[in-house]
Amino acid sequence: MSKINNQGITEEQFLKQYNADKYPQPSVTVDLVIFTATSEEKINQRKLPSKELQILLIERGDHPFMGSLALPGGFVNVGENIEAAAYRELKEETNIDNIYMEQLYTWGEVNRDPRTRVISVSYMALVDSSILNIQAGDDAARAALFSVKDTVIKEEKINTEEGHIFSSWVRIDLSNEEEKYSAIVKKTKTVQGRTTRTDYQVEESEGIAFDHAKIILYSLERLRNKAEYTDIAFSLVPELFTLSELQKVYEVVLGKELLAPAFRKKISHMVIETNEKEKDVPRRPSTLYKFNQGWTKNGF
Amino acid sequence: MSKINNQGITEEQFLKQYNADKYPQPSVTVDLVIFTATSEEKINQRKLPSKELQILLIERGDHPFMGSLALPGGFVNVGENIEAAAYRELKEETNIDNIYMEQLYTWGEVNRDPRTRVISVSYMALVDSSILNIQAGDDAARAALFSVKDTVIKEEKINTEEGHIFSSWVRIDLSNEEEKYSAIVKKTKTVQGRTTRTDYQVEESEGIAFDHAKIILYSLERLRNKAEYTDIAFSLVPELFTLSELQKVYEVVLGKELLAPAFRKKISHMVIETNEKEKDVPRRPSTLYKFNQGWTKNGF
DNA sequence: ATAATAGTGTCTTTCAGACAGTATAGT
DNA sequence: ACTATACTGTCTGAAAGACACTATTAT
Repeated sequence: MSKINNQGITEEQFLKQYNADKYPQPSVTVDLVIFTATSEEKINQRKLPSKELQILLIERGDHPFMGSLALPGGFVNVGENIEAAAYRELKEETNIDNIYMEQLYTWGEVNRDPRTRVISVSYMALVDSSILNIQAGDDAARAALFSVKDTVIKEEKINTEEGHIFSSWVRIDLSNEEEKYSAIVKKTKTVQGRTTRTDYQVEESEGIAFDHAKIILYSLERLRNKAEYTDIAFSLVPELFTLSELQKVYEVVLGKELLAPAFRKKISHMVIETNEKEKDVPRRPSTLYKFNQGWTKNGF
Repeated sequence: MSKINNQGITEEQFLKQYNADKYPQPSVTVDLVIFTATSEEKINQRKLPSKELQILLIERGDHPFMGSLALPGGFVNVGENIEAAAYRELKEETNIDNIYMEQLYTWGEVNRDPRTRVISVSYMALVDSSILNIQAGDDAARAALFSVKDTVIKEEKINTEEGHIFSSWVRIDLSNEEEKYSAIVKKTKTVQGRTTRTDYQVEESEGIAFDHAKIILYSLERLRNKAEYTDIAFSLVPELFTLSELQKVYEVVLGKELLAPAFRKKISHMVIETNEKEKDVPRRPSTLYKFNQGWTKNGF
């Protein structure tokens, strides 16, 4: 290409004289929401343990938000692909490589970080609890799993001339054997004509750093949504699993109870029966299944 | 907060001494995929015109990719929210404020821009063609609508030990009365165990700048997907519309023909009949409908 | 009358939801 | 035998797809 622009400069010359530092640039980070589903303690030997949804959080050892919980993450290097940065952080925190991860959303409000202008690209990762092995972080940070729960505590609808504004306040609870934190996120859905806009705002936060409470809420919604129409929930279960176990995972993700026959019919295309069975259980042992990679209709 | 970190510094002191310029930072841009559905020329007076899906593109007036087509967009200022930057660009290009827009994906490969490290946050906007009014850009850029078509030209499946790799090559065609451009994007879906990863790669590009061909493909897939289970397609139609018109929009978005009775049943909850009818048409005039804002089940 | 689309009624098939009932392990 | 879960069969009702049929306008 030897085209010349209206200043009489060729492409090579243009690129040579280009100066990226003309303007100040925002910093870019990745933040990871790493989900697992673990079994609760068996209270009754006979009863099947139910599942809990948990996420990996880090107790911050430095300013800002020192002592608060934050999502694992860090700055993206100038010479590093964003996705590579996300995988790097995942590896650092959990020592896992090859798990389900998807980009969620990019948070770009000007004042989300008190240090400087920081844009955060968030990712959601799903790990089966048998693999998860939290790394002992450096002394500045302690990582731990926390159970997540989201509860709608208030809803409000205001009718406007051309539509309405629907607000709901969601409390995010993060708890451990030792600790308990929570935040309230206001979610506003503005319908005006045919346009809908959704906005998340952290209203109160006890011990949850930055705007991470809203990132957690967003990821919960995405996980729930995708669990309805994709095979995403299989990533939360070990390689061999029973259908009851899978059902319990679906129940905790979707936040509702399911009927076994309907559930079995629905997922029957996505699983393959193995010859193995559960062992040493005080009841009829259930068959172990594995994921059927080829279940999808598209892709011959 | 008067906590002191392990260097004996309080939060105020920490923030005061924080230097964001320690490391070089990437530049951040927003790129917009602005869709419209327009009627094709009426060849036959009697026949109903079919719809075409179009996107707004800019012919670049400067290096790099001078003369190529690019998505409208620009750099995000350090003091500007990302979303605000997207709305600003939309306004500059189309003079429209209040339309449907959603964040799509953030593209973070290191070498996507020859100038410097540029991370692009892409947005999808939907405009009804009766409103769209392209602004005369500055002399460095010409904006115009181009019809989009995506065609799968080749598919391939390779079985691996723990799964398979499914690749498809998609040709993106952008055309106008005057011009015609195209690119080939390779889409790779890697299934390994329970993990699926999808990757997009521009293989050939005739006159489409940067990696914008893959952003366009990604947005087409998202639009199609969302049209199936949301009311997103209503944004491509004027405030008052006939059901046939709406159906034609769905057909062009989904890329397949629909049966009228099934279609009417499906969208009946989302529309409200008005008293008005089409005028001056050489056939039975159809009733005009408007969008029913309150159709959604959630939100009381 | 004719061309062309607007719009309705109804049949079939598919699938989710509900529930009753049978099977099988350990204790 | 009993308990708790594993697993299956079948009914019902809602929704999607297919098709035939009627309605209404300008020319």
